[in-house]
Amino acid sequence: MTSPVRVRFAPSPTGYLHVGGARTALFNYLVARQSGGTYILRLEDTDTERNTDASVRTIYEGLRWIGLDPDEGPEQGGPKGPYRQSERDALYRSLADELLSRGGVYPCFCTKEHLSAMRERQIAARVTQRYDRTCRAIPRDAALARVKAGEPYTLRLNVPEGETLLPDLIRGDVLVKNEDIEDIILVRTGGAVVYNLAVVFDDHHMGVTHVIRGEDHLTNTFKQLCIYDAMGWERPKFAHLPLILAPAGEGKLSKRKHPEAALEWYQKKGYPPEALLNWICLLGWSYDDKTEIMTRDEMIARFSIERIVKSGARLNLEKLDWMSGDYIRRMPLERVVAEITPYLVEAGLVSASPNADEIEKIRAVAAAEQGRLRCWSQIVELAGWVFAKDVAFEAKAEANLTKRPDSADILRAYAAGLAGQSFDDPKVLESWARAWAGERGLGFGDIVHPIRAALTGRAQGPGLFDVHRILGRAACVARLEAAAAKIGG
RNA sequence: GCCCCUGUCGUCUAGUCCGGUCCAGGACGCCAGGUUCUCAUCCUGGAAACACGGGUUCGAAUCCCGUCAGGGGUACCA
Repeated sequence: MTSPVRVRFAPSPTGYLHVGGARTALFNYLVARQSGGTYILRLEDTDTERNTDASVRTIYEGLRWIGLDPDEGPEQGGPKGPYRQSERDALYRSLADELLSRGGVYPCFCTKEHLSAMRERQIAARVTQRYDRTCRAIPRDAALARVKAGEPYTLRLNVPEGETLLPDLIRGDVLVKNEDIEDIILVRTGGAVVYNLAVVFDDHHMGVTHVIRGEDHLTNTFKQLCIYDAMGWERPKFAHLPLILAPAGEGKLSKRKHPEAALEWYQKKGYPPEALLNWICLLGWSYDDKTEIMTRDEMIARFSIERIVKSGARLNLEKLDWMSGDYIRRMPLERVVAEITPYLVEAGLVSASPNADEIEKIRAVAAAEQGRLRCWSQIVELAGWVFAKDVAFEAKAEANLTKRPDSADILRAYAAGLAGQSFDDPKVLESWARAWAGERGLGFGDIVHPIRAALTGRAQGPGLFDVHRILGRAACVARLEAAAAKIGG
């Protein structure tokens, strides 16, 4: 309330954009929007070994897809840039010098070999694994002299005595004894800074007021707090989000085992981004005991960090399907048409630039299947029968076809009867069909099932007379006769 | 091992701060019934939870302690 809110989403570009990352971005965005603040994207790419450009692109594209483009970031720039840590090294180095002169860090001359040997000894002795602070004991002047002499060194956090309190917006007060905070390396041999130092420098220099990130950073926070204190900087507020767990079984959501961990997976399946966002929003947060469906503006108006849940959330894909289906059902037909077309094209069911005839058919299919779709890609399996040259029969449909011994005769007679009928209005067609069945002493159900099977190869689908209209007279007659021939007689 | 976080129906959650109105509410999923030419939708009903053990109290899902379980961290990764 005092200073304008500035929040940031700070992923490291080492893989795909994780759903959990998307949620973190959303929560940050929501906090910014509801207070007229600024939402920043910063790429945490200080680990040059693991970063890839492809990953940077998936982050941009993923955020764009769900409508969470940042106000300031690598692509859009801003007053506090650059927004990639790899481009901020000069700042880091001068700040690291200052940290050293303030005594916030001390030079360490231990070699990697020495360190890993120490670690192994600690593991063997079943004792806490932590740097033993050997170099902390070196007198400051002596250490500085060795640095000046060119001896390789790293800079380690000089953790003070006492304890550190983190007033977390979600978790409440978390208190840690400083002896449990390790003197971690903040500056590598050669002068490159490490994540824990870069975040603090950046968050401070970018004017970040609220650090909202995953709980996996909770322990890091104590080290970062020490740095804020050593620099004499005001600390931002922290909120650590619960983690997202795998949908079934144990463990967290890992990209290797769970494809649904990647945001891209949802995009490929064709979930509407607004539905996905609504679902993600409810992962670890709720407005009250009833609200489920929310527009983006409602989320902005209602969101509050205080109502974020503390415990980890498991992914519930069935709920996403339900929610997505609900969104799709309420969409205007034109949107459905536009969304399903690329999937039909990709499946080779319609041509890349559909002709008038195909467009007409796509519209009819969209209208007929809208109520059944949970994501756009489902259109292919749901409506494949419309575009297929030959009808492929499901087992159940085949059974419906041959339930009566005189099925073939019925289908042929029905096909013949169709000749004089108008296909424009399904209702008119239906009343004709009912009468037609009645005249032959057949129940409506006796003809509906075999006809559906003959026309679509399926046992379920849109209303039978919508099916008629979608297919058109010629295709209906052809399919009825083909089915009759297939079952013989 | 050590440090930290968490623990309400299968899942997401409301309720927990300010003990009684909670023999615990909603949603998804599931089961049954209804509507319908099938499926989907829609409507009605149902099964389903306060991790466990001790306290405190007239009274605890709510407060305290312990146990157990799950998760995170423990790198010259982020």
